[in-house]
Amino acid sequence: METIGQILRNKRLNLGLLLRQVSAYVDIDQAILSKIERNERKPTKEMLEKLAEILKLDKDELLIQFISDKIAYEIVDEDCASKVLKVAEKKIKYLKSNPIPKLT
Amino acid sequence: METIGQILRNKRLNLGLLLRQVSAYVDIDQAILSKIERNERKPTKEMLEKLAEILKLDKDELLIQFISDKIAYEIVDEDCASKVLKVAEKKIKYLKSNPIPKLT
DNA sequence: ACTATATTTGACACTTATTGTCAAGTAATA
DNA sequence: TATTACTTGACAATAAGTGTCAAATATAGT
Repeated sequence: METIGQILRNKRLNLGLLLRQVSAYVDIDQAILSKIERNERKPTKEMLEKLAEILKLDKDELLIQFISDKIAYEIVDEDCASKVLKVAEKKIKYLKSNPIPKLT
Repeated sequence: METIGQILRNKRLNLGLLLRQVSAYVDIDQAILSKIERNERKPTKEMLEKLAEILKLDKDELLIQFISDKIAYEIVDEDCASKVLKVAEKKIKYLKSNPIPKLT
């Protein structure tokens, strides 16, 4: 089970690429990429797309890993975490088939 | 399928309580409570606990509704939403049984 | 319509988070 | 020691979230 950062770093190293090279392609400071790979910062969706391109990763799969990472860390400390996910799933199904009430 | 705001408003009305009364008990401006009930603002956990008390709602259940609401709205627009939840569940199980890598 | 009460709305100042940039730092290697 | 790769932390700029308040709007009773 890898974090998004681990996935990115492992793939980058396997391809023999440098932080400098990847960050240039993604058009961000290499300090930011370094932090992303160590899970100190979260990439934006735009960054993820570019990263998927240069690292030859599946874009959708990467996005899924990213969002699920975020959610996992968000609720891992709740002892009702798995119940939360079940309810969330129901709510999503409901929202997808109904007009969406606004939530800020 | 109710949002957290709908749950709170319905229960308040059923109990015949006014915004003013509930917000006083929770110790927040009634404007905030009004917005919470219409899903314009999110309550804090402290607010939720107080709300559960005065509205005679189950505290844990309310928390579950709250967090799942948040997650549902967070990913409802992703077309990979249900896959995300599945992966998130696996990650949580993993995180709960392992030392937790840091993520900001 | 008038009054009183309940709720909603928006502007505002304030705090807190998140962001990108940069320079100086460490680490490893030749 | 010189070079390259990476990390760290401080900084300013921006965005996001928060509580407060007063004015606007609704709702109901007389």
